[in-house]
Amino acid sequence: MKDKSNLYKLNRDFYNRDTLLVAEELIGKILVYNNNGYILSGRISETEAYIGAVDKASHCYGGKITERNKTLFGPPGHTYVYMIYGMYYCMNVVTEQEGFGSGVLLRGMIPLENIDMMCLNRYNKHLNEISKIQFKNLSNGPGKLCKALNITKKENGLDLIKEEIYILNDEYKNYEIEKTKRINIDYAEEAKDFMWRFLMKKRS
DNA sequence: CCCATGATGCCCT
DNA sequence: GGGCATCATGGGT
Repeated sequence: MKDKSNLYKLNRDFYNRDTLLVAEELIGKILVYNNNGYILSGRISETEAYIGAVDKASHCYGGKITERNKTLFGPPGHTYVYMIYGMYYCMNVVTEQEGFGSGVLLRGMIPLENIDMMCLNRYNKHLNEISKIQFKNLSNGPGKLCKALNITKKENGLDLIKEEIYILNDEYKNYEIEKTKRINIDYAEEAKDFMWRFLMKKRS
């Protein structure tokens, strides 16, 4: 099966690059959350890029640093977690050089390790107690992904080069990438048409 | 499959 | 005070 030598953590240089490139290349990588020794992980299947300088949908648009968005303006390779609609959390990875104000929203992952704990986080039920639909919906959305991993605002600003949360490249390549417009940003005028959403399509 | 709706609290894009 | 980088549910097609 898999050769462990082809498994390595993404480093700071990976994140310190063009946000669109990072968003595209995060597809197929493995997001790992080390929850007090319990490793929860999944393969990233959907991302969106947000670039404050040119993007009316970005929390950094306009360049003003606030209490909420300050980690997006910080150094690359950190998490940016925020609350949305009063009840869900979304997680980004911070990209490009410090002060730039950009990131990649993690919009979905395919569960890999410790799926039972993800089910408990999401539904308060074990894997063998949930329906097929619940299994399909375990982590296929930005809010669902955070709920499955139990990621909340306490995980905002964590360094992805450390051990609590990080992203692995296992050189998985059995997919193609689809690019589309981003969703649920109708207010963002011309930016709503940017093709900044990336989806993993499994190869047949 | 699609669409509409209510939930719910924080931030000011 | 307006609006939001969402989700679950329930209806119709």
